[in-house]
Amino acid sequence: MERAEKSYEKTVDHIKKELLNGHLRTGDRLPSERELAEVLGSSRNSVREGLRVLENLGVVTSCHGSGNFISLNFDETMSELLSFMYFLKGIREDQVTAFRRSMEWEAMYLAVERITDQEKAEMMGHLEKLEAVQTEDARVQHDKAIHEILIAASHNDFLITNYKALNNLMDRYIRSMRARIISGMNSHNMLAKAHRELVEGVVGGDLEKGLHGVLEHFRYIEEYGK
Amino acid sequence: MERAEKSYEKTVDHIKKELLNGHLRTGDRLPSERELAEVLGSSRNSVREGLRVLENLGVVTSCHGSGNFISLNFDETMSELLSFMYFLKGIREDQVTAFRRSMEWEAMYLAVERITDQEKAEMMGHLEKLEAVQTEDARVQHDKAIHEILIAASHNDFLITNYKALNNLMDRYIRSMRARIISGMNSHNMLAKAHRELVEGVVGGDLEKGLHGVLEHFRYIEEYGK
DNA sequence: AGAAATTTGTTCGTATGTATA
DNA sequence: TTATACATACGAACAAATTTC
Repeated sequence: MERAEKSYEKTVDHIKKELLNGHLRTGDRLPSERELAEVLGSSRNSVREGLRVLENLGVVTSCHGSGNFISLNFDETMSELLSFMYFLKGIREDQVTAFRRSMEWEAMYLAVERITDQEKAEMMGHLEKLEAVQTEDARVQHDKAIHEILIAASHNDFLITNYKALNNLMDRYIRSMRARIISGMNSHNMLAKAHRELVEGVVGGDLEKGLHGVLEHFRYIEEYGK
Repeated sequence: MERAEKSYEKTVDHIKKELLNGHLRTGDRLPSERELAEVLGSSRNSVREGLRVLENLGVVTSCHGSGNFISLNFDETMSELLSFMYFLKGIREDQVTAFRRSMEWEAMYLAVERITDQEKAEMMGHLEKLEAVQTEDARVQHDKAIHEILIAASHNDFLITNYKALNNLMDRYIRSMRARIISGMNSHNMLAKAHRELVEGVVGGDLEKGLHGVLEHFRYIEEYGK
């Protein structure tokens, strides 16, 4: 027995369809809620429930007094949703590390070919600061920036979005993880060395070196980041 | 100027908090909508908008006449949402391929150590059928199964969830992609060879062989799958 | 088995704040 | 400033499904 479609789903499906077939695009204004209700044969409240779902997905933005608009700005909502779901599923840090490694490994391949001069400069800047600064907070910040630029330089949307979600997850729910990792930079110079290899590899177009840096970086985390 | 919190967000935030602090768990029943409205100081309609959002995320299930329950079954909803968002962001097939490769490469490392006997048997079964069957549909099916088992055998939730989303995306929005790839198995035996290497590698505990299979598999896609 | 109570599904009406011309 | 269109929010009502007694 197929479950009957709820009324609010008519709105969600309708807007989705209009997006898929290209009738609606970013910035477009939707018909008013009353109008949608009439067209879809449901009440205004049901339409509103559907619009709230789409708003929460980052597909629609509601402006009080003005109307509902297609926004398509899921980059933030997506990483928030992903990280929240991952949290509820139960996070295991070794799984986070493995997923990160898979993305950075691939990103290294892509970034070596695609990285821009500006990205190179920023990356080198953060590397030098990472090695110079003394506070743990500052180290965390520059460490994070280096890895983000590596991913960004891959210019692959899947990697970028998922890495953002992972960052969101770590910042929000397992904040200690990053600090625990970076705190080892004092006692072991293995992590510092890995970062330098990683950066010099991608900046200098030396794939082997870059990959080795990534590998060493995560080998360190798995050994000492517990 | 900070935008004021909308009324329905009170419900979403409230339930989220109750999940984070452990007061609510899978299967628990929420207070009735009227009760929630009273507690949160909002109307039943606003509460319902919030519940619809959570339902769409796979966090809550509403049962007519019975109540609202915590479900936490996002595995399906998540891959649907992800694939929809990816679609709206605009899909580039080379990016899909790169993301797949990054996950399968990592999965090979993990699966070689963790794959179960049952997974081994299933994988071998699909490989033999992949090489035996003649119709393109059947080939697509067994090809898909092999890669799914590889990912599942990694026992990494991040890889599993994201791979499901990618599958959803390919099935729904770029159906031709998979067929285009697999259709080359007739003219080139490179793809068939890659599959055999991949499977024999992970089943036989030969990491090098498995990785080489993955590499060749995606090298084929990038060269001929256009 | 059946009636009553509870709960969600859905709709309508109304008041209010906001944006736009 | 005024008028109109619109979203925001609340309350009430009834239908439909479920649970309880």
